[in-house]
Amino acid sequence: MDEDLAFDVFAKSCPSRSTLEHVTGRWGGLTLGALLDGSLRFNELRRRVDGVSEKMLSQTLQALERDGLVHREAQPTNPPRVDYELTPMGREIAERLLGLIRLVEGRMDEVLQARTRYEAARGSL
Amino acid sequence: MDEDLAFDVFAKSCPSRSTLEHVTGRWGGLTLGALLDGSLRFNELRRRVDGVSEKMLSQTLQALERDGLVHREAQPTNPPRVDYELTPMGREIAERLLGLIRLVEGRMDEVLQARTRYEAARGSL
DNA sequence: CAGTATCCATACCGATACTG
DNA sequence: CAGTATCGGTATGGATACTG
Repeated sequence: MDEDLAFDVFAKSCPSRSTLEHVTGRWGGLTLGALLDGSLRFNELRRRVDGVSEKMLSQTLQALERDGLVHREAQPTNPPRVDYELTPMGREIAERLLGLIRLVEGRMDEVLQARTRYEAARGSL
Repeated sequence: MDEDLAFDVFAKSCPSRSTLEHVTGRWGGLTLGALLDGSLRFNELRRRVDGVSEKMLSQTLQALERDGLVHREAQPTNPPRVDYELTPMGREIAERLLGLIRLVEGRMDEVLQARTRYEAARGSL
């Protein structure tokens, strides 16, 4: 589509594909969204993003940090304290993503109705 | 955030989370994007969304149809002809998603720089 | 607290073959 | 053409235990 718009996400080898996957992946979007309110510590984030495991949160944060969307601030105290916050670029992207999330949330009634209709039509087969 | 919202995607059990996953999933986004130009038949879509298998396209379309984002128009002819097109809600969401994709692509230089910096810092460990 | 390491179930997904 | 059914490798990701 739109060959004139440099729409290369459709290309498998494009590096933007992986970043987009980090952003829109199962935990990436929720993590970015959670950080929009301000910086959070590891376990605060874990409680906020309901259902994420330590492993997945750790992996997600590393990917986002690597892509320059999240900044990791570690203090060499004991016990350790690490704060995560969005970079300016991360904030921009998170806000865009949150817009999408809000849009989906705002239309959930409609989605739920569509599902009911779909089940009704399929259920009679 | 925004506890007054009826659907909170951050909650594990919220149905909006599954819809968001259909939209942002590996093939969901590309499928919605491909349909932004207008309705397409199954095999047209398959060629357009490069790399998708019949099975995945079928599953993706069913999920999107079930959520009311895509409309399936089947004609009982022989050979069969089925057209897929975005619903108004699907179009709204697809456009929002496209905005996100473009934003990420526009920032890829910055992302690539961040990755280089990250590798440099980690590589010395 | 903030992670890492390991094990292992299962969900995902591509290939193939088949149906209407 | 427009799918469905099945198989099997692979990646994902949860649970648990452990380290600094």
